[in-house]
Amino acid sequence: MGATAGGGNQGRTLDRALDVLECLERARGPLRLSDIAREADLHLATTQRTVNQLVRRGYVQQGRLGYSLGPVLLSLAHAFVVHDRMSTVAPPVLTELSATTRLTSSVYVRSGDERILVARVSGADPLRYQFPIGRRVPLDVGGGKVLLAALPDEEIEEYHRRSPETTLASGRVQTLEELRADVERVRRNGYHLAESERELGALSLTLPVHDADKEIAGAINLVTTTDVTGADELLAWLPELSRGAGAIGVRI
Amino acid sequence: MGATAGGGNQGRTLDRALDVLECLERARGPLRLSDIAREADLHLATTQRTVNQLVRRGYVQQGRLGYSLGPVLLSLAHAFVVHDRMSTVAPPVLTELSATTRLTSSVYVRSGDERILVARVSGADPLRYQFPIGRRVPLDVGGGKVLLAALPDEEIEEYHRRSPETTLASGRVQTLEELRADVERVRRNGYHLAESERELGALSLTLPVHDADKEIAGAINLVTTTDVTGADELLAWLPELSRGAGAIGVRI
DNA sequence: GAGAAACTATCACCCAATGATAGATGGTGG
DNA sequence: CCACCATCTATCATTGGGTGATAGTTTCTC
Repeated sequence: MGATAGGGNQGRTLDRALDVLECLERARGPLRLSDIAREADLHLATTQRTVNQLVRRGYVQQGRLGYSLGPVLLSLAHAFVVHDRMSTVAPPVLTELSATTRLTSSVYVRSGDERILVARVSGADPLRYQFPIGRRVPLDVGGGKVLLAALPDEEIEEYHRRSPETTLASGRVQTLEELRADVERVRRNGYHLAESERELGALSLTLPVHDADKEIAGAINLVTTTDVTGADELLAWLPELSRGAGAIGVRI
Repeated sequence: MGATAGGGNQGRTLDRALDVLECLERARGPLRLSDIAREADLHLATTQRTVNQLVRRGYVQQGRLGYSLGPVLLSLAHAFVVHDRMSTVAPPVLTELSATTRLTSSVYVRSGDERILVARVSGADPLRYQFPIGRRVPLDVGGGKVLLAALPDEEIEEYHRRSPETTLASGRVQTLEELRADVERVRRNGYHLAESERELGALSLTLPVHDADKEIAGAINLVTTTDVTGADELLAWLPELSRGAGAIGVRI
């Protein structure tokens, strides 16, 4: 399902290898060679060569029940976290933000048709067992709309054409009209207030983060639940959140 | 590489792409296209195609000053951490271990000629600013010798031939004889006590972690400093550490 | 111990990766 | 303001390596 689908096939080998990796990323557990071949739509022999090579390099590991991602990916992520501007700048800002608001604060960056959580500080309980950093989330639900709004209209339409069936937490499918309306609202107001979009009962306030050249670099948000905080109450934190976005922006 | 003799170069494309990634991993900052080409010993055109493809996929990102690793690697690492047995099993054990000993405890796994830190809980201050998970460390200094000791002698010699000039924290170069002696001691005692090997003034006690099939799966250790704890005092924690290794082993 | 599934190995074909070269872009300093 | 250098992009003929069909070997399952 990766980029290998189109007609202009260029860079097939690498694309296929990355498809294999991302297929293992999506998998809920270890995958057999044939599973990978089917899932990534590759010939078994090709899959074998690719997977073995990834195993040799530590990007994939082989266990009793099949193949899964390998520890080298931890090393690469470590290098990313240590050097990336956003990953180093955001945490202290979020720490302060969560201290004053007592809410969970996060920073996302866009990556293709998704956004990735690069920093988070939780409000109430300071430690979270399973750390969520690195999680992929859709662009067109919740705070992702802030990142979408920065794109030209035609790209948004293309995006919607690629994944038209995004269902909100309520179970309803979001129409293109609704998405367009939300995007317009974001562009007008400069923020997005989402209620039960990605998760039922979740309430989030999201702002874009702009770098020194006014280019969008990510999105920062506060999350809470409807039963604890009201929408107006969350909106009251808008100045604080805006200061946080600015603080990150200038340091990038 | 020794799989089929005579063929020599197999799977060139993917290997080169991974070389590019790991060259960016080692880099201290963003790299220019020509830097990558030189560093990875590739033709500029090849580098360009590869890097652009990695950028398209989010594995590499392009900034003002050059190329660096991309946020997709965070996602892959996230999937690894969530699913990998060692990564999920070790943390609670280390938490308990660090609570009773008041020392920093860690778990490493071998990956090629290095070991990778997959879990750590610090003793004194509960939160560490820059998280070290994913860090690559040599196999032949400190606790790495426990992982080396599990390899057949000939592989250890091969390893030493590949990287013969490992300098300890003291500044001295470790000879093959010293390494062999340490490995023998590990095999006899079942643990390794390292003083100022990787870092000056550091004192560490490391044990192997075996899975249900008695195969080595990693290494667990306690770290402290010579000015706070004596060697005998650290060795007193051997039973506790051994229980931790066992607890992890059975759950893998 | 029979059967199936998972993985490995082999090989001829031919397409896609390769690398030399030329062109576009942009930033810097005189 | 222009000349210069560096970075990145684009093009294209060549050929080497990736591809996929098939057969072989190992490992698990019943």
